[in-house]
Amino acid sequence: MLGPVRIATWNVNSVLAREPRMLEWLERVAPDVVCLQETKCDDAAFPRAGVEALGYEVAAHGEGRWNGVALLSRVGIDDVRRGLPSDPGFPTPDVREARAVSATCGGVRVWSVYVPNGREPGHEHYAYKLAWFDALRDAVAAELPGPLAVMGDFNVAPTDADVWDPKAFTHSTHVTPPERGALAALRDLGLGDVVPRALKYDIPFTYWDYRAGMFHKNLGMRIDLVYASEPVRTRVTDAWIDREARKGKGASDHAPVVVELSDES
DNA sequence: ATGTCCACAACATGTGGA
Repeated sequence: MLGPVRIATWNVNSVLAREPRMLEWLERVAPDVVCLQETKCDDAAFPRAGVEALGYEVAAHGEGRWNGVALLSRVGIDDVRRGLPSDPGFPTPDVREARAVSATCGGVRVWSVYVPNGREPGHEHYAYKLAWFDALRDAVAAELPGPLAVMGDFNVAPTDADVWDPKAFTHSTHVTPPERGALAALRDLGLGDVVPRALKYDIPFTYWDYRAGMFHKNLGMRIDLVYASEPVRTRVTDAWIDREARKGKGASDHAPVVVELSDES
């Protein structure tokens, strides 16, 4: 089977609310593999028919009201795994949220992840966020080396340049040294940040709050990331943010990140 | 002046999360 040449990640903020926009987007962009986050529906409710009609196979891992991740692939979807083996759980270890699903798609191990938000530094949700990152690192490490990409809403801005104003984040999550350290720990495994082009403005933001005209003013954050292993990175020919998908009525508050890959061999 | 959007419980509008 041929490998994927266009892979994408998109926090859709409810796959049911987003289905019309998502189907339009799949037709327009025609990605081979898509990682979805915040699907907000259980697996039985996932709107499979529309995406299957476009030629995609679906691996969903959802739970109902919150969270939820999924993979769409038209280059095969094998060895699907849901969750993380050492998931810390929240609020107690027995409660495991639907935040990770992985599969092998056309020879590439693809992860769709929705990292916990953390609420605020010092909150128990913040400790959960860091523990969840540790569990992700351990699960990914077990699958390396090899072509692999961890894609999704990491809820961390890698650098101060990845938020609209660092001063607005002085007592906030998403920018703290421990959170950025969790990204560094993934890079220490051999993964690298595939930084997309912004298409408009200089900074490749992927998320803009719905409130206060943040998108219009381009006050955003780059928190949707693609962390790829070396065999994938060497194939990257382009990466870009589809801000068109963030415009207008019925948009998610996140824009998709699209990565173009050269053909294998 | 916490601005919007989403799901849920419940059937009006409040709540929690982002």
